[in-house]
Amino acid sequence: MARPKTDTRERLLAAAIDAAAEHGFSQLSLRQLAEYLGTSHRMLLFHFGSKDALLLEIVRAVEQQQRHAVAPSGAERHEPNAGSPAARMNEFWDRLRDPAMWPYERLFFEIYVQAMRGTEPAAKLLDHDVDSWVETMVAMLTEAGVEAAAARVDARLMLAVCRGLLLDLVANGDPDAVDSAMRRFGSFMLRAHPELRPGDPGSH
Amino acid sequence: MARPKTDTRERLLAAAIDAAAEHGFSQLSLRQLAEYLGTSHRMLLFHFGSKDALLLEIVRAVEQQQRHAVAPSGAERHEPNAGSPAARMNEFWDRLRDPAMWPYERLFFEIYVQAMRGTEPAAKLLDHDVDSWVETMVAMLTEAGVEAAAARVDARLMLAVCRGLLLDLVANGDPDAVDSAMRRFGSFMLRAHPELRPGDPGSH
DNA sequence: CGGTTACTGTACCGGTTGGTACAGTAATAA
DNA sequence: TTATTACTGTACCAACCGGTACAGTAACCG
Repeated sequence: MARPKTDTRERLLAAAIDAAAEHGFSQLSLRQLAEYLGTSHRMLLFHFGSKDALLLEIVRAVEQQQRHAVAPSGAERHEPNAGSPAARMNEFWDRLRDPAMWPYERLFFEIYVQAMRGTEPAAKLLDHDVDSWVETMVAMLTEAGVEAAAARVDARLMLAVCRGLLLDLVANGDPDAVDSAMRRFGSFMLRAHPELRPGDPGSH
Repeated sequence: MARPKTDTRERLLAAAIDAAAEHGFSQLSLRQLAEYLGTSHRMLLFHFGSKDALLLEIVRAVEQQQRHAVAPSGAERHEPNAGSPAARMNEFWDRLRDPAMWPYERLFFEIYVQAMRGTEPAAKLLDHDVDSWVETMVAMLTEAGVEAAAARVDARLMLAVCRGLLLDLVANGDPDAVDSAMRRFGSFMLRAHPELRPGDPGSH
């Protein structure tokens, strides 16, 4: 081996992620991307093999990085009761609604649209991502004493609300209206599950 | 004038709508579209002027046709109490979740993604569409006696839930899970607004 | 009948796409 | 030093893109 080998590759990937998040994903050509990155499209093809391979790698990296940035505290470390469920849910939403996250969320909605059209890798990746978030939410709810089947329904509803409101937020950007709608949903959840109320340690 | 003039134009538009809904919107080329329609891309350019003009016309037609197909009964005719609000909401959701509507809903999510990226016509069109649906929902709620400001928040939340669950539905298609989540949200709404309960004529 | 108008097919334009051939360049291994 | 390996730039490819030029063709008007 002559050069450090994977050094520039990872640098290219990191830059490509930001460029894709900012300028869009599916409409992006290798040449445009290379221009943002200050190289030629030949480099991208050499390091990643093909455009599809590069896009797949971008998406996987973003998924991983998003999950880490936005996960409710303690969720991935299996720490029980790292804050009340309601507090953890608030924290989750606070991270999601951060405008710094918008480019990456826009990217995920692009993947949704691609999955809708039957693109296999996008659909697989999305299913895995959704299932994984459902599991995280279900764990949070059951841990607080919610019955398993009900927790699954509520988790799906919570994620749908987040998705729907996020779509409002990143598409037309009226943060106040979106926030009040989310607070409204939070009050619905607390009314249905008094055991989730902040300060209530749960009943199990 | 020699030929009927607008006859083939409308036939082309109708076929183009279906093709766009089925095969996707932004990734579609005039030549592919023309092939689905059995003509040449030259015809589309002649009748609609440019690709952008055609897409705009498709989207506007779909918006109009969707609003008509899916609107809660009596909403556009200003008939008060055409069924209880809860019943009208159920009817609304039943029409939305019809698989026959999926292609057109997929098309709308594509427009969302395009609006996210700052495409001017898509953003304008989407804002108008969202505002219009919010107005419809607000009217339904205030008519049943819900206070105006609260109705606006709830309407936005209801639409976000529909959007989020529809996205689940059209992207991975687990109708049972989505339905039970929607029923769950319906029970939240009824708990918060007892005046919306079916058979309750409202308090105004 | 001829002329005008409405439409349609063919063939083409310049530009961009993802991908490739090939000739470098430079650092390491021998 | 020489050979090998890792990487990069230039120049190109066929395919496709939206759009246009132009020559039809067929129905109506006079």
